[in-house]
Amino acid sequence: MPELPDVEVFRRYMDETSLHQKIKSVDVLARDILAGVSEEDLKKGVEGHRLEATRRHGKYMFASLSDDGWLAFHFGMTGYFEYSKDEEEHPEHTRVLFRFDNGYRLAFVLQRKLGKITLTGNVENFIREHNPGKDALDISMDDFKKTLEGARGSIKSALMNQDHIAGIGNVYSDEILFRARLHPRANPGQLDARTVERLFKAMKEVLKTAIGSRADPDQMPGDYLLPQRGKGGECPVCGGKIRTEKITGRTAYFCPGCQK
DNA sequence: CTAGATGTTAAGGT
DNA sequence: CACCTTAACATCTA
Repeated sequence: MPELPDVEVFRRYMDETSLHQKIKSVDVLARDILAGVSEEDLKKGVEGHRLEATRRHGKYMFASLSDDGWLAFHFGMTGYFEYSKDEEEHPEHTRVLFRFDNGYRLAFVLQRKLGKITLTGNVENFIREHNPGKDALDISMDDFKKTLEGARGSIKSALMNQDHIAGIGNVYSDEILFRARLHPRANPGQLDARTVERLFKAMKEVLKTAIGSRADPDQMPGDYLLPQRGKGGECPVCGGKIRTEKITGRTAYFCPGCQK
């Protein structure tokens, strides 16, 4: 479920497994997930090089290549990495394989092909072009307040708008609003200062806690909403029934008793 | 068989 | 123009 916490976990996973080894070869199993780079240019830029360092901005992650350039990854709705011995069967829906010369390889897996791999020379430019909103873990209280003042739809859509705040998707917007005890349809422009502050703190706390739980719902605190998704679940705070509603085309989960 | 699912984006409305 | 919402994308599961 790649939102900011998931992507941060993937970034750390790459750090722990795949850095500083020579890339023997790249296998492109689905050419259509390459964005703005041909298979030939990807191979040319990557083969014989090493992954040196990683960065993340919102739901994008980047890996620098020895000598020059960066790989940019977007995980879509279903993406993840798997690192394992090269002779093992790679996961179903593997789209690109990076084979290292230590006998291991990193698989970039997407069930639905909504993710992307790109090559870019400059991460700052890439972010400016693709996702200029401030990362949700970096945004200041001032910028957060300004963003909400300028938004017109629901607070849930405002949190999910990647042009303003990068990294929050459907699942974590619900969790943030639950912890802030705010209704997903609340008007972002009409929140009083104290509510904006509560929401800001909930955003930072939820994202950090989720990363600490390795983005695994089973490891999250017992009073989190996320593990109750899709089970006809109950509110972990008041015991009421969790309601779902369509908000701007996405299913919002919330507790009508706790969130006003 | 149909609807819906964690995401982005182009196109269509205000 | 700035902003918002919808449909479409690809693939699998309930």
